[in-house]
Amino acid sequence: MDKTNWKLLELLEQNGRLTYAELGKLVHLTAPAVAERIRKLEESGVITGYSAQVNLEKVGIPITALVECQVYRTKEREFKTLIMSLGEVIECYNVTGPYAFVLKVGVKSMSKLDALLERLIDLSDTNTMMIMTTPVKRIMPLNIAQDS
Amino acid sequence: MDKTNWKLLELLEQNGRLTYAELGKLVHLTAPAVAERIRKLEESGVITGYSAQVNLEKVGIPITALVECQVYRTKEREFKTLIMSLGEVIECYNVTGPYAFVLKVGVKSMSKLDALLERLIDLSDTNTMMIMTTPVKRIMPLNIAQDS
DNA sequence: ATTGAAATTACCGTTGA
DNA sequence: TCAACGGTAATTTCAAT
Repeated sequence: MDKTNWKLLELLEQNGRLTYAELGKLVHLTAPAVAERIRKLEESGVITGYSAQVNLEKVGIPITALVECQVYRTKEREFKTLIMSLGEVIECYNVTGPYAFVLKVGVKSMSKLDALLERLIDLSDTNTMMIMTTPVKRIMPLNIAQDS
Repeated sequence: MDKTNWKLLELLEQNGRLTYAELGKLVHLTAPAVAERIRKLEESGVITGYSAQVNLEKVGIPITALVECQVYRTKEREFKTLIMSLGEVIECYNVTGPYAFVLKVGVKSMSKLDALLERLIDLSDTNTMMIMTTPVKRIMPLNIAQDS
């Protein structure tokens, strides 16, 4: 992980479809050299994939929320199975503290959110926070390289 | 947003570097036809960008946490400015409820997390949940198209 | 369909441990 | 000396018109 690789990661975070030639210009290498570095980053698991970023509002998902779930002791396995089967769940974090799980969900309407919470409430106590804005969204911290 | 566009979005969510030719085979269209559809999706703001996915552990960020911040009434603007300047903040959500902001942060060490919380505590009361696992991570809900 | 650009492969040279 | 890395060139595939 030299300075060039950090730069490549930053560039690919910002635009995952940059060509090797374009990346090469930005890091002062030729296209094959860049391709080889990226191949190694992928092979070693540093880069796990690439994905398009989608505006949820524009695909009919105007409502997103964070749902904290205090799962009943005996229902943990069942809960995990459930949330992995729910398409509305965009992200799920298993965390420390009384709320063992925090979900980020996306829905078409408040009634859909209600229906979703109804399904969760059999297995957990929930606390829902509606997301109003997302001032920051990155894929990794900034300034990792130089940060001691 | 016909069925083909949904399929394209799903495919690009899974692999944002698929070529138009490859996408074309998967949706039974020619490459130029796919290119035109994707150009429109980008132009209309449905697709907002592309990015690489990075394994944070492998780049020296073994610790991630969710931090709920109950920001002091008079410090909201200052708080927002601060979190947007902090590289450790990967995601920030402005939400309803007493905890006005929920952050996802990534750090190299517990002492770094401590230092980060020290900076936040001047402007807010915080509650920190360490992320242990991430059972689900997507960019949009599943089954949007057929979902009523 | 055609043209230019990009990806991919193979091969060679340089460097530094 | 040899292993790692980058450059060059040729071929194939892709993008764009």
